[in-house]
Amino acid sequence: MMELTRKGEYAIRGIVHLAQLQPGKVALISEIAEAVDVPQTFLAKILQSFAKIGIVKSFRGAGGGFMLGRPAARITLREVVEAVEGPILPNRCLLGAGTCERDGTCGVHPVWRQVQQRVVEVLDGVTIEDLAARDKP
Amino acid sequence: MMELTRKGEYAIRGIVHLAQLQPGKVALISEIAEAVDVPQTFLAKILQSFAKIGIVKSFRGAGGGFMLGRPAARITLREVVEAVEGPILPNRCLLGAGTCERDGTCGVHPVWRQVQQRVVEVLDGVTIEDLAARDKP
DNA sequence: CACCTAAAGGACCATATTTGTCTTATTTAT
DNA sequence: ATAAATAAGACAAATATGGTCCTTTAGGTG
Repeated sequence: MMELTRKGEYAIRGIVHLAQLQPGKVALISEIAEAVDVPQTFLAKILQSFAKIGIVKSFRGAGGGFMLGRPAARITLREVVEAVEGPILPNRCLLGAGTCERDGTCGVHPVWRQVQQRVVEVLDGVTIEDLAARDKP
Repeated sequence: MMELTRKGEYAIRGIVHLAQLQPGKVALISEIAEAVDVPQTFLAKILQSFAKIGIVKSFRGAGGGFMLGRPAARITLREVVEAVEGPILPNRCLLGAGTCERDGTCGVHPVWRQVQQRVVEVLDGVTIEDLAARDKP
């Protein structure tokens, strides 16, 4: 239960790799994909979605590629995970009221809310810089 | 991310319903399914899997049905969830060493381990009795 | 301008998982 | 015996996952 998908794994590998490059360096998707061992076109989609929310910057054309959108210390693991896997919601019921017909009477809701909080706490507490540092040789 | 499946939802609804019956009462799958609004054959599978691990007891033949396998206060939400959704493992890497080729060097592992611990803590702290009580009118 | 490079976007597809159903045993009470 | 139930297993539709491939757009360079 609660497994990260490949997409999530790939996303983390990719952005951590970016964080390990010299600051300001622009990396080709082909280089990144090879370095972190992820199918290139798939990783491209992931990084494109990162670009949309600003955690990476992308440059088209000759000399283009990807780099971090802000310092690795200010990108949390939570942002990365939620960007590709969607918000952390252990149960559909946590969505806006009314989604769950059994709302109000359902005693399980507070439990999922607590689970959500704990997970978010952990993931908010870890930055890509942390991970990049730990992963270094 | 980390959503419970229908199966998980159904499982909780079903066992909480059992916990709300008078102790010792044997309920038909048809009754339970209607009461908790779950497809009967699907719920049957779920309760059968519960019977295998002992958290419910089943009786075949005339006068048969289902009841809790032990007091609701001694069945945790974690047991129920893990029974249907599998163990709580946010990342495949938490499986036995060697599953992840990047083992040892991967700095993300400790994070997932922490997430796992937090979630398990919460789910271990809630019993079916708690839920049954909260759900009562 | 022409051309090359590289990301962006969209359509598509194979596989796996989820969410069931249906049929055929087995078991048990009467 | 027979009827009442669960158990077990095969099957199927719908959805999600994990990609591929092709075309478009943007940016450098001679």
